Amino acid sequence: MPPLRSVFRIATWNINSLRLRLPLLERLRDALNPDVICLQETKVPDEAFPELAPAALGYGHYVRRGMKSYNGVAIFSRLPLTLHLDWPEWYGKPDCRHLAVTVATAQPLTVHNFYIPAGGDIADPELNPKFAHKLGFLDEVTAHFAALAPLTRTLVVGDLNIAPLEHDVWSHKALLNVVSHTPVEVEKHLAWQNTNFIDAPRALVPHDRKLYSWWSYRNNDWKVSNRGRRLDHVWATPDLKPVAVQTLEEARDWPQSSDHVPVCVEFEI
DNA sequence: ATGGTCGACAATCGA
Repeated sequence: MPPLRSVFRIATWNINSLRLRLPLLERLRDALNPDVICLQETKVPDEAFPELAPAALGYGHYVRRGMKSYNGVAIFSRLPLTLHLDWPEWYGKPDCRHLAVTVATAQPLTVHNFYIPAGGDIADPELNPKFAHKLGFLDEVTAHFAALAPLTRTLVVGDLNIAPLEHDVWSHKALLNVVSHTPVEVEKHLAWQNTNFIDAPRALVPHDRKLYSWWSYRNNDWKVSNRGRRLDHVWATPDLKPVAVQTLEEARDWPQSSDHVPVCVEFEI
């Protein structure tokens, strides 16, 4: 008898205001049919969270962690979730940038949903405290994951705000000193990834093919200029096999779209 | 080289 395999689909999306874009989650569900949806930049404090929305979409289980105006993460799931309470406040800030859960698949999975600090405009931690925050956050997370390595049956997803590979940006040369693609960020990003994770979309899409998940609002026509970056990621430990990836580019043209589009990966677990 | 547009929330701040 071959081993029993089941399929699990996970989507990550920086929704840039959950309350404003709640109707778009229905489109996401219909287009991608994920078992779990990880959201970033929900921008809703917990006391104002739309508590009925996840079940109305078909996701009977959820966790959320939000604050006023900024940041905020949430996980919607068709399967029961157990929230992990043993993770620190990264960089000493109660910033609502991380949730970790166990998903009650036949063999349980761990899912981490991260919203990494964007890092401001100046790629110098001495001059720019936001960049120092980003680098420090990455160092702390990496040390934590390294201490637990090698993890198994674990996914790390979210808006990591770094485009690590040459073809994760529209111009490697033009963006070398632009926050999100600088060598120091890429090095830290890969050091974290190398604590035992596979970059799942890139396991399925050749490295010389452009792959983006974000297009700035500041371009007249995102599709024509196509100055994208791959900031949104799905990592998996090697015991979870990615079999399909979908970047929902059409979502960038949805009414009142986010500047990020959903990324969905199907795994054999 | 610069400025361009969003969202939250009520003047800017963060992206």
